Amino acid sequence: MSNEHPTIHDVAKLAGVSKSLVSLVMRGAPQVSDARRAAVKKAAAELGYRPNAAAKHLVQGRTFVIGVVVADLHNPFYADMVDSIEQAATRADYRILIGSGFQSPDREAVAVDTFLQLRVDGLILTGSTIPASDIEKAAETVPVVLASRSSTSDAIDSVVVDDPAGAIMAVEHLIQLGHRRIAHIHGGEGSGALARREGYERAMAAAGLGKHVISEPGRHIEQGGMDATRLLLAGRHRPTAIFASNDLAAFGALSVAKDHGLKVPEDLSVIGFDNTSMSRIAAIDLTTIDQRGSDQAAAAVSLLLERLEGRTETRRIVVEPNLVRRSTTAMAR
Amino acid sequence: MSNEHPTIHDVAKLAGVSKSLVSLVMRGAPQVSDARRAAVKKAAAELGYRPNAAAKHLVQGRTFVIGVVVADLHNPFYADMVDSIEQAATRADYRILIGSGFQSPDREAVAVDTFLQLRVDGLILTGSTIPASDIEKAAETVPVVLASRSSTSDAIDSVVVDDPAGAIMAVEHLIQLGHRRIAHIHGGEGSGALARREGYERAMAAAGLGKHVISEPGRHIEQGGMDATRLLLAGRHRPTAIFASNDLAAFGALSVAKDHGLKVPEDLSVIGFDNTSMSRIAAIDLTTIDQRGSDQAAAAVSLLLERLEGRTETRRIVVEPNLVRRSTTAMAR
DNA sequence: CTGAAAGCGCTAACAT
DNA sequence: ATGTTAGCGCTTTCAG
Repeated sequence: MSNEHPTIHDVAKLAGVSKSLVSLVMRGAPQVSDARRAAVKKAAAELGYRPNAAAKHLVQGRTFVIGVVVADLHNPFYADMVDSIEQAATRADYRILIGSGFQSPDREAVAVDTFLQLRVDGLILTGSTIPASDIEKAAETVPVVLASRSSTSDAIDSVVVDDPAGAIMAVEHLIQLGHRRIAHIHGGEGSGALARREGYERAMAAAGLGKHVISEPGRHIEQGGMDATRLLLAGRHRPTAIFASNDLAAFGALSVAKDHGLKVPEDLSVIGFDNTSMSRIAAIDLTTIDQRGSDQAAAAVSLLLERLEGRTETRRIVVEPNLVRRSTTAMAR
Repeated sequence: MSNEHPTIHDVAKLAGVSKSLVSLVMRGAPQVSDARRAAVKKAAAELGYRPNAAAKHLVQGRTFVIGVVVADLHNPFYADMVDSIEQAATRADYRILIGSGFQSPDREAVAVDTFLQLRVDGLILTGSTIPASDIEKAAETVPVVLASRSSTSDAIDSVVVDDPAGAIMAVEHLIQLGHRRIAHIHGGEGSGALARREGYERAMAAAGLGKHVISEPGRHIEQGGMDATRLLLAGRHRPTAIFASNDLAAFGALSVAKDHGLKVPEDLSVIGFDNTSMSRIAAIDLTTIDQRGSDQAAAAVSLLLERLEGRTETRRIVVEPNLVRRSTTAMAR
């Protein structure tokens, strides 16, 4: 336990060679004699030497790390995304570092700033909630890809699900099951929330159900879903179905329905949005819109790598959502 | 969108001052005339200048960042911990960076290595699964605190819940409810898993229930909990209660119980371990052992800060668990 | 194959 | 109050 990091110089001294030779060995250069190579490796291991990434970066101008910022660590959807991002990045010999927005734009901005100061080679923002202007500023100095959030600037790459289509899909599913009083729990400023809400309203209007449109804010978190559901169930025209803007809010809705003695799906249908791994399992088994997080993640990494290789035109990828029927939706009665 | 990061030199030139004056201003030194300060700030903003953390680190020998490695991003327990860690670290003017083990010791080792190369000022490992020797090696170069994993080396600080006590608490709760065929879903190599399993066996033996001891592996993930539960329910002596080594595995158990048409808690009681935020809500409402993750997190940061201030003796903190009764356990019948 | 030297962006004495 | 300089740990020419 100490704080003295061995340097390349220490290794050189112990191995009885020059600094540059150590550098050569560490980077796996071929033109080094086996004897020397072994001596250097041994000395390095003995000292617990690890190259200082900062010094290396300073001279190379690259870090080989990609910063991944997630809006909210508690949302399993982002955990799914990060998993896929890590796999794709590793394949391309990049390492990833994770920053969290902790459900707060301010704290997310701190995470972005930290990465910028570290001079990561690229940034992937998943479900970002910070202002577009901040993102554009960041993008002036490093390639930025938005995942699961559409880009407002035409200089920034993005990959998103078709949010309106997903929302319409959800509402039409409910309508087909005979529901008419379909309420929405919206995600406020959350990623994709506005587009989903508009999709909901559009689908309702198209089915002549405009007068049943009602939304409560769920903030894309469980607690928000609970609060919204309480309000909706207390209203005069209790809905028979709820479309939540994301799975987390849908989990909250399920929870409150249970507290109220309502059975799902018999008394109340609930559909979410995300298809988090969590929705499939546990006692939940939530019907939801799959926004194909891992496809989005892989695409985001590809976009970033292309930028790193020199692409200059902006690319946007839109992924088609899928309805995943599970056991929280059923015929209205 | 480019890759040219402005340097302190660029700012100095634009503002018409020297490099050091810019440095002074960036660090908020007081003895700078207002006019120059304003000129520098303006130039910096114009260029979108951000100090290069690597260069700063190189000369200061510190990074003011704490690396936080979590065993598994999907486990909401770790999300809870990271939240608390971030708050405590921010109060002390440290930033945190997050690395994930992605449920794999090898990938966790990569995360640790990345942080070591970055020369983070300290490392907090939550629920770590890498070999103790790797941790000890890391601890030779940087202060390391283990959270939610007990330290095997007496040079490394740690904070853990009293796992055996928690397990005994869980089993005794079930016994008091009249259960006798109490099965366990163990966590294998997972953090705390061994101690919890031993606690289970000890409590069973103490109650004269040694012959009913049976465990299946759940790997501390939902899928594992599902697999284990299927095996347990298929056995000749179907248990009336299950004690899972963590909440995630318990969620899996709940899910399978439902698939089998068993009602919880009427037909089967389930108790978890962690008290993740997830367990409280959703349609789950899991009875569980609270291992007070946020207390552990705050303590871990304190331990780290103390090390950073120079403490040399090792400290271990053990947190007492609490039983949280919710609706997945009931009288045996 | 090996070593010396320059320089990446910054801070921290030290001058002025 | 402001400018100059050395040097953090590393890679990368360039000479031996």
